[in-house]
Amino acid sequence: MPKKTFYNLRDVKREKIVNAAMDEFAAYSFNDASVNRIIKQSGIAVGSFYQYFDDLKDLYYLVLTLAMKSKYEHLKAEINSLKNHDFISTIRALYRGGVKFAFSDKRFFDISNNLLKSNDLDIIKRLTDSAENSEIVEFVNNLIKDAIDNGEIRNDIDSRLIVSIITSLNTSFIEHMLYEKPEGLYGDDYNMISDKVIDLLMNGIAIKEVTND
Amino acid sequence: MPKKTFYNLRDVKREKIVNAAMDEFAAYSFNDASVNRIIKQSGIAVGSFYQYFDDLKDLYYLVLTLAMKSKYEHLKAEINSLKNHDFISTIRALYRGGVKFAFSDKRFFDISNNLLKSNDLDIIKRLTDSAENSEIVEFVNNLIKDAIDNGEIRNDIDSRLIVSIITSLNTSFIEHMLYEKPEGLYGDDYNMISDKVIDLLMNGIAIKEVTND
Amino acid sequence: MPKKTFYNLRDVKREKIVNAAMDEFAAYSFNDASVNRIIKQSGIAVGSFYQYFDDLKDLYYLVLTLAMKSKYEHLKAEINSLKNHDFISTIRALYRGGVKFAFSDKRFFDISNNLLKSNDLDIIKRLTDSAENSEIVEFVNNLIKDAIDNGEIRNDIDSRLIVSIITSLNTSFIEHMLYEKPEGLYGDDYNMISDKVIDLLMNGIAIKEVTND
Amino acid sequence: MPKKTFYNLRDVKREKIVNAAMDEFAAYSFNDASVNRIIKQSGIAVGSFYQYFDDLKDLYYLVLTLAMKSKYEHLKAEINSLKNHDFISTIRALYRGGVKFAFSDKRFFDISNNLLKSNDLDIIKRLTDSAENSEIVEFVNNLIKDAIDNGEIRNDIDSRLIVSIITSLNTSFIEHMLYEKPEGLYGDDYNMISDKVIDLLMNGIAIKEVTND
DNA sequence: GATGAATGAGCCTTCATTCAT
DNA sequence: CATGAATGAAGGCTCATTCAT
Repeated sequence: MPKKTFYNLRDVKREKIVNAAMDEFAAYSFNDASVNRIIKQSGIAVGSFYQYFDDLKDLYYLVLTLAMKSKYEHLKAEINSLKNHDFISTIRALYRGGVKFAFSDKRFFDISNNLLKSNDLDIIKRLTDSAENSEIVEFVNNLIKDAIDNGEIRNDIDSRLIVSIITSLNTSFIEHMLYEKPEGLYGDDYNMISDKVIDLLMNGIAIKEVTND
Repeated sequence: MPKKTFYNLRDVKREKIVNAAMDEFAAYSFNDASVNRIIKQSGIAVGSFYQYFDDLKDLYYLVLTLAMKSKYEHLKAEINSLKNHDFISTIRALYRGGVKFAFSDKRFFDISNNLLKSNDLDIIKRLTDSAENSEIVEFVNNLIKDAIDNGEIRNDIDSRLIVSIITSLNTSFIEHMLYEKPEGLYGDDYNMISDKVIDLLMNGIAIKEVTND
Repeated sequence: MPKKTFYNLRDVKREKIVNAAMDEFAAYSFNDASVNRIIKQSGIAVGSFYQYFDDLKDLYYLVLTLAMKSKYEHLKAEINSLKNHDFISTIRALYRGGVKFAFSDKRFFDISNNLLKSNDLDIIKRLTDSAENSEIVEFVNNLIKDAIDNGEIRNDIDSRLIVSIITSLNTSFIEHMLYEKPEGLYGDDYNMISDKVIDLLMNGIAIKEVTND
Repeated sequence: MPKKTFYNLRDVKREKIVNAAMDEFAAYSFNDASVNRIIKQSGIAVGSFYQYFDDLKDLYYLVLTLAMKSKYEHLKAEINSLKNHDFISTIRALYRGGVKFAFSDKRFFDISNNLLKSNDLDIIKRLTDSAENSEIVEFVNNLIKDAIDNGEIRNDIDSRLIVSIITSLNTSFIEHMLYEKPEGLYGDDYNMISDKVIDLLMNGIAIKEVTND
């Protein structure tokens, strides 16, 4: 947790530091990130850094928390705008939220990916235990459980595996989109994309024999 | 490329070094890996290390090559045992090979994952250009292309995205299995698992309404 | 070029470092000089060294520059105090300046000698290109050219060889004097010495038969 | 002193080692010379090296001794061929011998120069004390002493300084010649050169006013 | 006498972190 | 709250030398 000196700083300065940290953690894993580069980019003195933070992990945790909060808000916003709360609509909203989050600041996407690589269980545990994350996890778990109960999705697959598949499918898609549309997405793109992912998730890649529907 | 001196070593010693290196590269990305830890674990002197290898990358490349060769052989074995070479059978064989590879030595799985994170283009290029890898990549690309042409799988999805989905689905699954069955898999487990993944990949997670087939 | 941090240091400390470096480069060629010895002698931490300098060459260049500036000033002072600018007077002034320079700090003499041995073309080029050096070189070249044109010195010897002879004669003399008078020279010694060298240079070691002049 | 194992070797091998060592010590000062390069170039094993020599200095000393012996023989040959033993003739013979020595194998020249740079007093003392060197030194000292006594050369200069000047003049000249005639010298060149150096040494670079001789 | 694997002191350099001002 | 000099553990790597075969 950043020290109170950090929160006493002028907004501009605080943001400059966070900004430099985001650049750093998007470009480097935690282990490879460098205090020096961060202070250089944010124009503060080494000593100041340690007056704001206990150490680099302190700042790292802050950035991850920001990322998580942003993601949480994107997801929340999509869920809240839903009329139907059936499985498909909800999961589509989650996807849409995820894509919007990634495109809101591509560094967030890289930071998350770098986190997954890091094996820092300490950090991961702290994030996992956070209120926002717990809420989302519980929400998704319930969503899947209900969908299974309601016969909307298959019950022959471990629900943890389903979560994992949903997540990695999402990641593959976002990576693909960031590569295809580096300049950013517009309005309906988000719906189109989430529709496609849902389609794949639900129906797979096989062509179904045309039945008399 | 390790130096001649490395191949002159007694098998036991050589294996001890490779073993230590696999532990290291499974636990740390290339950038975070440490020559010191490796020599300590394998009980050799610093000087010896540099008499065997040009530098750490030299050893890293060796380990990656071993991993790749092992994977290649697992995949090849499965493909060769196939009777039908239709898309589903083939991709199932690939999945089965992948799972067997990961369970043959879990460190291989971690090493591969760490490689993907590292952005060492030099190493990635060398591996990408290797004969084995090129063969697999071409094989999979042709497989998908043919499947699309034959109407076996959807043509509304970029084929690069399909490869990415197939891969990440595989990774999710293996991670899941390593977590569920840390003690290892047995005989039919492999078939069961690959059947399930294929099913998911092809048909998705939705329950299909029963049609009058 | 030393970093800003080096120039921020207290004079005492800065001088202590330069002093240690001069001892080192007087005793060892650049290739054999050791960062460790220098920091030990100047009582700073390893880390500090690299906060002051990019590397050892950085400090080496500083020391050489100091030596060269000192030499330049000694030569300049002698030249400026000249009334007659004929060849003999001028070259005598140069000799005198050179001897004064060597006796101002004997380490300078060793440092220069060590430089000549080193084949570090990078450093040599940087020094050669410096304003002070270029000025001296051009000055001496013109001096010799004019002396040849004016019939003051022989024209049957390559002028590059003359420069080389003048230089090595000077070096021999200084070495001899440093050996003979390690405690240092006084006032008129400098004139006496330079007169002798000039005499030797101009007239050689033979005794001339007395002619009826 | 090389061990007797070294002298037990076949001539070809022994010469190959000496040859590699000469290359090395011509290219690098003793401190920068590398056992590794020498064994690589001479195609022997590391272990063998230490079976022939105590250490690198041992080999270095051997090479220097060879160089000195060669120089001694060149000088001796010239002296022996003299008819007149007056100062000028003798010193000219010495110069001629020195030039012939340098051109007999340019590496000898480089090796000598590298030695001067090295501050290894141990080695220098051993060489200085050697029979050959003592003989030459004594010979030259007597030569000068006699010349002074006979009124052939000036008595107002320390005789050690004269030796030093003779030597450095010789070095300058040889360097100049190696630069001007890298392809080697022929027959009369040696006489012409030594005449010029003698002229310079005896009469200096000044043009003498024409007297009525 | 030949071989080359083994060794470890020692070199240069980086970096997070501390601390006095 | 700001500053940046000071620190030293740790990392990668080289090299002469030893020693078992």
